[in-house]
Amino acid sequence: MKKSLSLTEENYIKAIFQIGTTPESNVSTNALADNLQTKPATVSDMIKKLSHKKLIFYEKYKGVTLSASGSKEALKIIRKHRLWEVFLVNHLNFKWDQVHEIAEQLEHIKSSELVNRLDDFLGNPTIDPHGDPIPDANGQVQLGPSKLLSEMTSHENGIIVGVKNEDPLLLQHLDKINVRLGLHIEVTEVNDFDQSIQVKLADLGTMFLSEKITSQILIAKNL
Amino acid sequence: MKKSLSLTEENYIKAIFQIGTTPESNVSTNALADNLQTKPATVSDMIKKLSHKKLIFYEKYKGVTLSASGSKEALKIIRKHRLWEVFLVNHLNFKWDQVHEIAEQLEHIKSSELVNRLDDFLGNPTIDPHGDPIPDANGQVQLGPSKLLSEMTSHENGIIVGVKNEDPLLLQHLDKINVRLGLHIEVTEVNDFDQSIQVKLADLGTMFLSEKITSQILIAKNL
DNA sequence: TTAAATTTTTAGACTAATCTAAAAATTAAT
DNA sequence: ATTAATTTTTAGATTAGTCTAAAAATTTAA
Repeated sequence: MKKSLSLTEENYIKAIFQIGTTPESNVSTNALADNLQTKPATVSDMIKKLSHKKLIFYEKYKGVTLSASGSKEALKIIRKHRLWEVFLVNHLNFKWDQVHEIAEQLEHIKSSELVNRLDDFLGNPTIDPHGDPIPDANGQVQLGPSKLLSEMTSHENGIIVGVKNEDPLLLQHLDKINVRLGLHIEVTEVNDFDQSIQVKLADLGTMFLSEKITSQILIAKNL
Repeated sequence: MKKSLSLTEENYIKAIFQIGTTPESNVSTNALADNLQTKPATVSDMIKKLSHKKLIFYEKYKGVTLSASGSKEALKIIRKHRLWEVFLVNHLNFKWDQVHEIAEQLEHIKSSELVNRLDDFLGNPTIDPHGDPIPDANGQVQLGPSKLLSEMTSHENGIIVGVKNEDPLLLQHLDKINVRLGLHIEVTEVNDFDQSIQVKLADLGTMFLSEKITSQILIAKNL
């Protein structure tokens, strides 16, 4: 039986998964160091180790990509993270901006039995409190394509399905201006000068959103 | 702000707490090595470290005892362990014999907010699925009702919490045979003929106690 | 297309936690 | 009360993960 990953290894695998959006994209040593709040030299060492374990593909100076088994591990961790977030919000009454840090710990608990029972307990949710999809027990993700609000043009519309990152300050701001997941949104105007956007939201009427915000909001046609 | 304990440190503190029933009892290096599945040399080093951090009291060759802050930490960990066990059994339908290993991991999750919300979610239980008491947020333990040692049967165990009356002769006798409050006690055999009982006491090994004595000693469920 | 800037890797060192083997201290026994 | 057995500690090494400083490789730009 193959030994399970260390906490550190899991965090690297997860970071590689999250930085590399598509299967093709490479992830640089510096990007990883940045993401994991560590130093490039450290990352360089760990890359060798993970590569040796066949969890990632690696070419000197060329960056890394997850192997099949690496992706599988990443999806397991992400599944756990997002299921625990659902638990924290839906059952322990945490706010959506309070759960990320706790889930960062809970995602490392080892027990597939636990994860699957938790999944059932929660009613097999398909998205987490931030609108991100939850991989199923086989690592399969189901969700239609989404795009950034900042990429939309006038008169385009859709449903707010997620935020790109979980920065608590962003989440709190969205709360304050009543921007919520699931809301229908329509772009009424795009200002070329600063890329700010005017939108019409379900009941809330029109409002302006800066590029800093629109570049973090994910829109899809449906759930 | 004082840095939080490492996983290893937490496990040592917990083991010390669980081996040493009363504030008076010492815990030997070997006992700890045994309990933690490690080597005495390792324990010896860690004892120095924890002692330096004022979490335990330590005298060379004399064993260790938890300090006030050490006990506080231990109770926090035990509280988490037992609350998670309640969650696993009551809400995820685990059997009571399946939850210990998972709780061993969950007990190290750092977030008092999480623990307290979990406590509320579970309905502020006072005992875990194995009947062990759950310390409250202040580390206070609600000790279950005590019963007479003479009412116990084989393999039952608990802690000596009191004597029924204060007959000086009884107390002196108990002193002489080293039976003290706080000691962990386990019934190994009950003799139907005269109701005398054979018990195993924390460090003192086994001894026989007559009905005259057992009918005076109060036992409660252990910590 | 060389020089400059950047990225990545190597080299060497550090800390925490662990081990084995051996020495030292304590306790038990003859 | 010495000797024997046990317990505990020291000494020295090992592994995982990390760091800084410097070297090497690559990319960018003049």
